[in-house]
Amino acid sequence: MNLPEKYKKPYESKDVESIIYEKEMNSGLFNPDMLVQKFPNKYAESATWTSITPPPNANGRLHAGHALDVTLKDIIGRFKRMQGFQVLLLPGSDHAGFETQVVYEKKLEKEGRSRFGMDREQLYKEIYDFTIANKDTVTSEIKRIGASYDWSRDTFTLDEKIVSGVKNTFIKMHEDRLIYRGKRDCNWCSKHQTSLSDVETEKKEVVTTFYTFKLGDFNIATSRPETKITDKYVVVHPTDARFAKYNHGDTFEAEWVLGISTFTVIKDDSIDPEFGTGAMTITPWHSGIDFQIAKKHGLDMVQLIDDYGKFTDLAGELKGLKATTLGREKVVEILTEKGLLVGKDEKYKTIVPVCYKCETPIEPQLKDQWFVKMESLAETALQASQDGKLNFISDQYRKTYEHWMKNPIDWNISRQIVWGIQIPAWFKNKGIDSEEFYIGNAKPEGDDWIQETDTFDTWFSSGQWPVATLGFTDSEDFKRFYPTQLMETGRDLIFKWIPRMVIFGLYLAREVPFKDIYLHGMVLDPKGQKMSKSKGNVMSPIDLADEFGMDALRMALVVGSAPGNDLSLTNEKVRAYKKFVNKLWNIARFVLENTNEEDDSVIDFENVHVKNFKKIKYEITKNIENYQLHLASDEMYHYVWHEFADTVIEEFKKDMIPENKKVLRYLFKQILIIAHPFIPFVTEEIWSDFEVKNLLLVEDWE
RNA sequence: GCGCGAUUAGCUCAGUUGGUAGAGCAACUCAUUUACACUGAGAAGGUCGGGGGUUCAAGUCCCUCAUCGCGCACCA
Repeated sequence: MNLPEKYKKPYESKDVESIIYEKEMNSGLFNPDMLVQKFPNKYAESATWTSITPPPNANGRLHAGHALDVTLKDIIGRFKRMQGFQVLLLPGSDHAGFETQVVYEKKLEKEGRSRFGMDREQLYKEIYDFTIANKDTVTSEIKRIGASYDWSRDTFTLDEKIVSGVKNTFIKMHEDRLIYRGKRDCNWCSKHQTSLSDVETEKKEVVTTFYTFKLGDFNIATSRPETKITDKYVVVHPTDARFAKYNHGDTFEAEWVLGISTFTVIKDDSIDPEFGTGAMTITPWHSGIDFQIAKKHGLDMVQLIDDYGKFTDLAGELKGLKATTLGREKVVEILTEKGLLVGKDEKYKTIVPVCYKCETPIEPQLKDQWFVKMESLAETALQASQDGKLNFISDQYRKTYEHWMKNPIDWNISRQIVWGIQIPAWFKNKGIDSEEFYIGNAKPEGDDWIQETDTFDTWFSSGQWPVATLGFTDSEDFKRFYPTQLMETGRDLIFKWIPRMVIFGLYLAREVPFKDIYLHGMVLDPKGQKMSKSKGNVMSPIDLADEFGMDALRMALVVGSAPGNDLSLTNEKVRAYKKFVNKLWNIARFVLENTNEEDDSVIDFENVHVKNFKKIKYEITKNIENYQLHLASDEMYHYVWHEFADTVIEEFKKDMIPENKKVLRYLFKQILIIAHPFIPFVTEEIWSDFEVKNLLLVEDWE
């Protein structure tokens, strides 16, 4: 028995992990082409099995959620590869437009600089260098988790071919009349100076004062007095008897913020007579619903609040005041002095949309922006779900998905930031406010065209990810790997990402981009709270792996966490699986000490322990195939520890006859196989002491 | 306001077509150098949030209530 020296002490993950990963990666077998080339018997005729990995933002370090994400995908990928599929786990990174720019702006702020006033090219270059540097960090951290990704196909959203493909999609959509440019209300963040899509805003409950002011014969209730300065329409419900003396279009004069103004009465059934006073004035430029009413009746719209949240010239002497703070106070003061304040409720609860990054309240603004018409696209995406083409691993998310598809809101895809893919549009003469534009990759003939400065919403490019990373619809990879099998990502992306990918997949390739959708929960801290830098409760997967080993962390993330449910991560849990990994190590020592290669011969498959194992293996196989990894990992754990170690070994120990040695060796090698997807490092390391021919990575999972 | 999820052992959570409750951690007793103390053996711990219903049988299906969490929603 030449027991290798390393087994004389407990398992040391840090001595092993990077070496094993290098060994596996350098084998080339993460690449499905190499699987076919090196093991034609096993792979040449087999089906492909593909999962596109979510592009982690190339703007920071990995967090525990990423570790879960990578672990789940890698477990299934390794399992499928062992089973004999041509597995492609396709990595990529996202430039994460707005996200990254926000991070970079914070960095600039710390350095006492600002993006505003910076040269466009200079800013872009700085963020580019910053992102590339971070991308390398992120990639190396993903590798530490053990991700068996095909790095030869690694893709970045700003790679030349992705950029041109994304632009072509936009051009094609424009030709198909799915793109329009228009002055429409949009979500404006006055801090970041850009518009945002609906999914980039969050709702926040605030307690504020709800004022009622007298306006002529009407009482007007509002929580935003500052927007009322330039209002000149009073809207009531057509059948509201209280206002019967006024007809639609009647005018009257009344004292208001800036003196006596003329008001017009508008009757519209979108008004709820029960709410407030049943009458309201509208501010079309700064409110979505008011905009709809104004548009419907062809009313005037004016900009009272500028892009920085301050009053424009229209506010007269109040010009330049911050609207939501000093401006509001001033307006209330003026109306109160005039005796027009008739009531106020200081405990009024309301929901305001805020920027999801900085929590600055969104100030709706009318802006010329690029929009995608969502109705027909959403309809096909809804149909796909209803036809059962999408398999949500936890079905609760199907409802959410379908709800979103049933209520599509046109998608604002233009961002006023430099970090991203510049929209391929050109304006004539007057600059970017020009009505006349051309869409195409090249500048049109003539000198007087200037290019649009806005960039695409980052989800416009990452939404095309399954198609784009495979090289778009004409490429060989696309034909070979599309549609993919599994989309596994965080449940928080059910709106931002999943629907876009389905829509683009159907639009560009006429087929859903993936069949199974596995949405994992969020990784929470030991108290069950969301991890965040500001709370200081972030648990780094790398730090945890340094302390307990990556195999232990992988187990801790998987065991007992059902698909779609959040899990809270504790050091104790990771430590428990470190013990498990070490247990396996000790079992290996025992097997190596008591058996040798000569025992690798035919065994009696009627042996009670072998039959029992078959049963367990069948269960584990079934559970992985159904994405029930939390069950499969638990079964594996219990088999190894409480069946194999506690029962089989204890029994054989008493009577180490040749037949038992054979069974022992056989079962242990089988254990390495079933454990490998979950704990690849330690199993691969032990495997090399049993079987030097091939990596465990491609061993048969029968 | 609408929707979704959760409520199971002290803590964190499993429990996939309904069939007499499971794991890890913690705590308790014993074993004292065993392949492994990063160990082994054993015991303890739950009226599965409350109430009602369907069923031979309910943690599991239905109704209802409560508490917590999350998402969606342009009520001025």
